[in-house]
Amino acid sequence: MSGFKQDLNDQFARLGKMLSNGRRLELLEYLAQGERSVEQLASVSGLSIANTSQHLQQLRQVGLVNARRDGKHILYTLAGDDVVRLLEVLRTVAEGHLAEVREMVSKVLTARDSLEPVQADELLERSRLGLVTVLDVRPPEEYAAGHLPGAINITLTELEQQLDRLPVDKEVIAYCRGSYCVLSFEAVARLRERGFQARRLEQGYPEWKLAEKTRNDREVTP
Amino acid sequence: MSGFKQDLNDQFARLGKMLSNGRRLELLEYLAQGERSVEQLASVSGLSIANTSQHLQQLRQVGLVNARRDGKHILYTLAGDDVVRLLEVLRTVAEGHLAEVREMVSKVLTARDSLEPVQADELLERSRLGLVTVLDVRPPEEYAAGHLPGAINITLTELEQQLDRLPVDKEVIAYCRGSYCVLSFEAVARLRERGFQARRLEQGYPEWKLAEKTRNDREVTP
DNA sequence: CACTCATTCAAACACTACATTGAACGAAAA
DNA sequence: TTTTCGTTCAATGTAGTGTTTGAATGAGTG
Repeated sequence: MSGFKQDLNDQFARLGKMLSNGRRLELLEYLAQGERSVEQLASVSGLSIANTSQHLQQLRQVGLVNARRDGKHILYTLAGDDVVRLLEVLRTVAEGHLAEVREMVSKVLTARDSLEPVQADELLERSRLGLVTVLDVRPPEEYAAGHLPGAINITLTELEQQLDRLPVDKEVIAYCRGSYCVLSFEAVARLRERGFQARRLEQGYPEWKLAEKTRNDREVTP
Repeated sequence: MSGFKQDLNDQFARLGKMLSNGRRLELLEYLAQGERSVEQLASVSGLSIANTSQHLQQLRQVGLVNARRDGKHILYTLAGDDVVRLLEVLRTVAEGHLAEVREMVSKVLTARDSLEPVQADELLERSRLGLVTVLDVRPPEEYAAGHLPGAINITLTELEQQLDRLPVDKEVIAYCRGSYCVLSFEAVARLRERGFQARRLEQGYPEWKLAEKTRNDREVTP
């Protein structure tokens, strides 16, 4: 009878175990962008192929990811939106309770107050009015797999050469993979150095995509 | 630069690690009820005192719980509501993706459809109208530390002897520690055998307490 | 049908986590 | 001060985890 409670908690712990390794969290973060092959995941995370594969299989065993074959590649995806939500809550709690995280984040935001983030609502509003240019700093593949409406895709390395694609009179809102993705911080910092008005979107693409669904739900069933 | 992302994920993983052990999750579950001493937690979880203490210290290191002294006891509490939320999401995801969990749960709900749970909203409504009796089946200490308004406290072992405290004409709504706490299932099953109208509350006390706050927020800032 | 190559498996290693034991601490009580 | 007793610390054995290596699989491709 009380064995039931223990067994149940052990099952929950199986899931928790998946969140207990930084590399695995990184893989989940990349998977939150969309479907990816083992090879892609390995190269972007810097892990060996075999190692990546094993992590992915563990994730699949607890049902956090699904796999399907496409040609000679096996493509993995997150098993559902709730997984993104789980990661989000995990990060939120970490930010709220782990002093180390707060320090790390605030250190990266060198001029933290000057990089005030933009909320999704505000972005939608101003984007509709044509007041802002949305900048996606992720790699082209990820951009191709999905991006914010009207977003321009320029990676950090290309940024300097392609500044002419960005308007000087409008504000630039940069985003990347997630709330903690450094790329957008970097981009905003560099753009400001060049005299642009730039801010970063609070969320990354996965969070935005998730929020979009609930926005649509609101409209359909008000 | 990419070291930052790894370090950050390692920090998140520290938190995930806390969710990777069934006993620790059990401790967190008890702590979600309210403040508890090491001794209490050890006895209710069946762990040794030393072992309990060590788990608690790990939890404290990552800021998930706080400790304060009261007399000769040291009392632990969850560090915030977001921790409850994290556990909630973890369980939800597990229920949604781990086949094992679904099986276990459905096995316990022997007559699953006949034990249809009541939602918090419905309970509030009917409780206000005096249509239901609320039954708290947790141990008296937990009841004393906080319970639903108007709830009667009878544990499972006492239930048979104290049936006269329950009205036969009104419906009885039983609840206990959490959504997966078996006590309330047991209580409902036994009450029905005795001819009572009985159902169980979907949530447990921690979830109810959490939801209460947002209910209050709604009223204050509508 | 044989070949290719992305992915998985299997074995081995160092490393970390969990539970138990008994001793040590230290605040409250006597 | 001395005693008491919740709690914590330290040390140990056992089991599990993460990574690397090289071999094996097996679905596409020529």
